[in-house]
Parts: sequence; C-alpha cells; structure tokens
Amino acid sequence: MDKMIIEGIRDFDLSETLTCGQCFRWKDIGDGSFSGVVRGKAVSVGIDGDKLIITNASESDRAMWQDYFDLALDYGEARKRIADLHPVMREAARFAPGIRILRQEPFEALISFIISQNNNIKRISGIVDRLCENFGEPIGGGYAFPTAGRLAALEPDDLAPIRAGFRHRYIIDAARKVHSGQIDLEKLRELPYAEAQRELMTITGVGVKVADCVLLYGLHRMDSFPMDVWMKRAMATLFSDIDPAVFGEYAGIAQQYIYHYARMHPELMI
DNA sequence: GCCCAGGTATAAA
DNA sequence: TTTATACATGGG
Repeated sequence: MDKMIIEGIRDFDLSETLTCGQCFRWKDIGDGSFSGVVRGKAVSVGIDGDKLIITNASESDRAMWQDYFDLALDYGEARKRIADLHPVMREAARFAPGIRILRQEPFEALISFIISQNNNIKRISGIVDRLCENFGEPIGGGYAFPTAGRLAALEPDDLAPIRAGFRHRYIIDAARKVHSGQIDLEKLRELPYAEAQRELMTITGVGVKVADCVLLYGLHRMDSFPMDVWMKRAMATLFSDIDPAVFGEYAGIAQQYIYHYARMHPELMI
C-alpha cells in the first residue's frame, strides 16, 4: 500500500470531476488533491503533470482505478466531437474541459441520488458521510458505503442519525428492492434506456431525474440524454432545434457539460 | 422569517 | 394528462 502512479493522463481535472455533483464522497484536502472511498478502498488522489497519483492504493487494484476514472476513453476527442454537434454544445464544452464521468458503484449512485433530490451538494455529502459512518463497514481510514442488505434490514426511523428527512423511506425502499433482487442493477447496463429507466422508477422516490443520474454515474450509460430532464429544465430555448439522438454515445458527457454550463448561467434555466 | 437546494409523491383540476 | 403543494433539513 503506497503510491500508485498512472502515467499519460490527459483531459482530466480532479476538481471539475469530483466536485461537479456526480459523486459525494471526495473531500478536497486543500492542495489540489482529494481523499475519498471507492469500492471499500480509502485513498487520496492528485495529479502532477501527466501523472495521476493514488496514495494508499494497492497495485492489484490498478485496473479498477483506471476503470473508475474512465481513463481508457479519450475525452479530448469526445469534447471535440460534442462541440461539433451544436453551437450551444461548443460553448458549453469550453467550461469543463477536464470533466470525466466516473464509474461509481450502482447501489451507491442510486442511494446518493435519492438523497440528492430537493437538496444541495454540501448537505448531500454530509448525509452520505453519516450514512457510511453509521451503517458502512469500517475500513482503514474510513467507512465503506453500506450494502443493500444492511440497509434493507433497517426501518426508515433507524436512519434518523443521517438526517435525510423524508428521504428515509425512499432509501429503505430502494435497498429492499435491490437486496431482494426485485431490481437487478447490473441488468440495467444492457437494457434499452427507456426500460432501464422504467425499472428504476418502480422505486419510491426515484423519478426521471434520479433514474438518469443512476444510469449515467452508476452504470456508465453514456447514451442517456432524456429530453424531459435536460431540455426542459436547462435550456429549452437554446436546444429547440435539436434531436437528442445526434449525441449518441456522447450523450452522457454532453449532459454533464450542459449541467456544468447551466450552473454558471442560471439565467438559462427555466 | 423567507428562499433555495442535481425532485418526487400525492391530490386535485 | 397536466398542475399545485408538501416534504425534512440546513445554509444564506
């Protein structure tokens, strides 16, 4: 357990990627690096030039970390392609050149985005922290994300310590549907987008927006780009002339660019 | 106090 | 099928 170095890093900005609202367990240490827990491993990460440095990672997990940070995908190329799709996308893509779509654990993404509804990023992070501290397995330097089985055995009131309010019953319902096999998250990787979305929405507290986030951030469904979530909410007037199908395999990244862009241009939101 | 936050469930029109 | 309101909590 020491420093793992992954070389040849390009088009990767840790702050843009880890604080953009796609994940909630990374903390800014202050020197440009971040500490967090992924798949039960507590590490810190930093970038120096073209080197990604992961501290406290074991060498046997190298492939897992490359996968998690989506290092196999050429985001520079993706960004060019997206910029060429639409003038608004060219503008939006300028604002977050270093964003990557992480491959988070599906169950963690599901619970995290249930918590995210009608909430803000800072408080979401606090609730997720308390969820892990109270119900996650202790690991060296932190806590793993709780398993579906552990949460499924609880009652909504047992979640009082995490202070997520009305979302407690949603979290328990999600955990029980996953633990019982009623929802098979892995299966959602292969299903047509609309079917995967419909399955997720059988969970109380999961609507189109949460389902979209779970599919993109938890299952890396890069084909997700629901009109009813992003076109209406963020920039209906600017995108009045576009067919979302043109985004194809870049839809997920395009969606993240738009969200990031819209955050900096609230006047474009409806 | 009031408003908002990576929304959704629920009831009513 | 569409629209209005409540929802727990905490920061500004």
